[in-house]
Amino acid sequence: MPELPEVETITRYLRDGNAGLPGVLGRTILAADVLWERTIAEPGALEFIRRVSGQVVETVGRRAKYLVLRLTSDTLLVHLRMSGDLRVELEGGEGGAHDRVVFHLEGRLRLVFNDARKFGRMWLVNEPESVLGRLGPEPLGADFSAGAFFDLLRGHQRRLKPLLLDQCFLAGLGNIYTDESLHRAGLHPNRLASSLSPVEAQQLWAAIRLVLNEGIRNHGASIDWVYRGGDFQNTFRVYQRTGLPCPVCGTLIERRVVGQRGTHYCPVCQPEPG
DNA sequence: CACGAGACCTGTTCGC
DNA sequence: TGCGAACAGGTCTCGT
Repeated sequence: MPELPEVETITRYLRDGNAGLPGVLGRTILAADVLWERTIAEPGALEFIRRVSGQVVETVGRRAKYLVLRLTSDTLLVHLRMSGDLRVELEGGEGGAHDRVVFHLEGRLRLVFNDARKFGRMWLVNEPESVLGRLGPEPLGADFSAGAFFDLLRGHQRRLKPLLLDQCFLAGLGNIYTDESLHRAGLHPNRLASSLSPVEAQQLWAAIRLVLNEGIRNHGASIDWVYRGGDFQNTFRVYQRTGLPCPVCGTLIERRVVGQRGTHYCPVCQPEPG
């Protein structure tokens, strides 16, 4: 479930608490279990466990799709990839089927990383920029202006869909929010970035920010069996709506593969480039 | 530089 | 009913 709004939702849950359970801010990590070694990208699993134990969670934040937990002397970065989830549980209960890493916290709590597909990764590093350094701008950042976005787009001879998914270009969009943003902006996924007019770039900029903010307001999207309680899926206009009417013009939504990703669009609201 | 294929993984759903 | 194919919210590496 993890694009920017879902990661932001989890960040807030971990920071402020959720569903009657407290957050992890200020808590000491007593110990950690690594149940799937490859989840730990850096350092090795043994050193990860040794080093993380005893550190206190000083801040909980987000950069793009990464959770950023500043600890006493290191930073813990978590990327949920396709199916990862992080939640606080009471110590003592049954473990989940796909728990990969468990942090035991003071106060009889644990922070559990659950990830059915095992794509998720975490890093324990001194210098977070070594992992986050190549990311593009935050789409909801105060310094991300429509004008700056137009300038970025102008420099790329790439189709919009794969470009918006490229985290070096813009950090945080995934398949859902890209499709929804392009529909809101009335732009075909195959449009060349450099072909956008300043007005079209401004419309895409506004659509991206609107859709992401809607997603956050709805606590993210919950689809399929990877459920986390968000509601944004109920407001999808094109994503996973193949064959259903476009809510704007009534034309049936189409699906095709663009840049190896399933892509949903309205053939009338989003005219294909010639 | 831009793009496609393949890899990493497990679980669900679809079509025959 | 059963079984394989297709598909899934992500990203990396490789070859053209």
